[in-house]
Amino acid sequence: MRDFSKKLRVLLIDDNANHLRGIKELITLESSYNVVGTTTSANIGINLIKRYQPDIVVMDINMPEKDGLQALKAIGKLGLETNVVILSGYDDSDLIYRAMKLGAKGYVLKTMASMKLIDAIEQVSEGRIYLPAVLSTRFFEHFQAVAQKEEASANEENLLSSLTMRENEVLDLLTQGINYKSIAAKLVISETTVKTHVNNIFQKLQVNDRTNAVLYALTHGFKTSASKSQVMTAV
Amino acid sequence: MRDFSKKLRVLLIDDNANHLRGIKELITLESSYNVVGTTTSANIGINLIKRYQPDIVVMDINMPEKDGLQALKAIGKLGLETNVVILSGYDDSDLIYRAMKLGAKGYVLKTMASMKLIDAIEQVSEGRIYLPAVLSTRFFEHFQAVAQKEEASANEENLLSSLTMRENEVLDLLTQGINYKSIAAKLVISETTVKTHVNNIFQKLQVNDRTNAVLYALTHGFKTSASKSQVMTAV
DNA sequence: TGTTTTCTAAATCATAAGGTTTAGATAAGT
DNA sequence: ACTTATCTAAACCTTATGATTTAGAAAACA
Repeated sequence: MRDFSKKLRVLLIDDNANHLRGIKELITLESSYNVVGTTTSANIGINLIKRYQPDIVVMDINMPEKDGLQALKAIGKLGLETNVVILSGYDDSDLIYRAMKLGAKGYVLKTMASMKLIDAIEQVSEGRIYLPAVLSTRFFEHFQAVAQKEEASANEENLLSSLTMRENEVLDLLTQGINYKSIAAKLVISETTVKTHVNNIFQKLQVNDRTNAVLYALTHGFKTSASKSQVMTAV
Repeated sequence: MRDFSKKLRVLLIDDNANHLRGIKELITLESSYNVVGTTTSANIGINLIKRYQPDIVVMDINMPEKDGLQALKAIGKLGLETNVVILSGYDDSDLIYRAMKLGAKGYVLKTMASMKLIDAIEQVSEGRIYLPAVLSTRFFEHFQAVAQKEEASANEENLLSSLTMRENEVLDLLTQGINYKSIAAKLVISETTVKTHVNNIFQKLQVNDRTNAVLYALTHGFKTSASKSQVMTAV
């Protein structure tokens, strides 16, 4: 939670020096904020973040030198508690999705009223997420589109369904990179039996070596015993 | 977009018959909705959806027979334009995340004012997403937590960084399940050279067969040439 | 009862894959 | 000039893997 007794330390990164000045003035008007630094360079910005460890970073996502997504990634790697509010001229759903995925806590369009930026900073500093309604709709559409693709490839008429229980167990072990001898030991059956199962698996999956069997399994939503039990406990 | 000249066809699924009656009355009060069916069984519900193809399904996510997530999945597989509004007593972030991932368009807590349900149906039927502010915050937290885990495992100090350019190319082909002979052909080098590279890869990745090399690559964020070019064009 | 499926297992064979060493040619860096 | 890294390649050997056939036992099914 935010400590209201202290001023929030804010760092600004925008390659456009004019915008930078404008934003700084806007934020400085609010007595509860303290702009600890401004820079037009993403790389310098990252160093400033390391040095000053601000509470909030307001950053343009569209910069030439290092794009905002890369900068976000770099900031994430610092492992600080700094929250980032993205400032952007774009409203592309993929960009929003990727920014949120990389840990951005707020997203403000440059076309929006400037007071909205203060709103966003306020929200984000209190640990909440700030996304204008338009953008959150876009975000969800994109999120669901991505999820749908994953589902589709997992549900695709797949050869995996033709495997027997035992073959599933064997394939599971194959996807862990285990060899015949160890599989036999784990399942307490002979090595030749394992070979028989594996060959049957190959035929059913229409491949002719382990690597391709494993690749098929992984790209067609094969549920390993580990992930199965995970689902069981989660539900 | 919604056609205002027609009544919206709504189907209700809730294992609690009392809730079901309550919701039906609430919705029927609105003259623009037409409740085409109600059922306490998820399985029957799915059949009703197939038969009546409603515009909106309002479904409880917490049902004994078939849980709401499974039902959502089944509805998704029907490939209809039906939009689902989830009704729930829970506010668990993982549940919201998974429901949204499976294509739910709205999420209403049972504790919320009943008029909110009408709001949600209205929003969703117009193609938007409905998530109360509390839940969208939870959703984003969960979303970012999941994304962070992915990032973490991809950024983990990994052995992949020690590979040379050529070794990367070879590993890329290995992850496509290609054998020595074909790799040699693709790279226009001899098979023995490929073997040399592969052996060097094994040592660097600390594995001793292709399957484990491929598994290591896939689970440690190895970028294939395909995904690399994708990133290039996307940025 | 007869049929099919699944799991088990062995035998045999061919070859792909893995391990190790040695070495020449370049290119890059000190 | 010297060293190091990288890419290339061959020879040699061992073993793991894959392909195919045959077959017994148990369970499921018609």
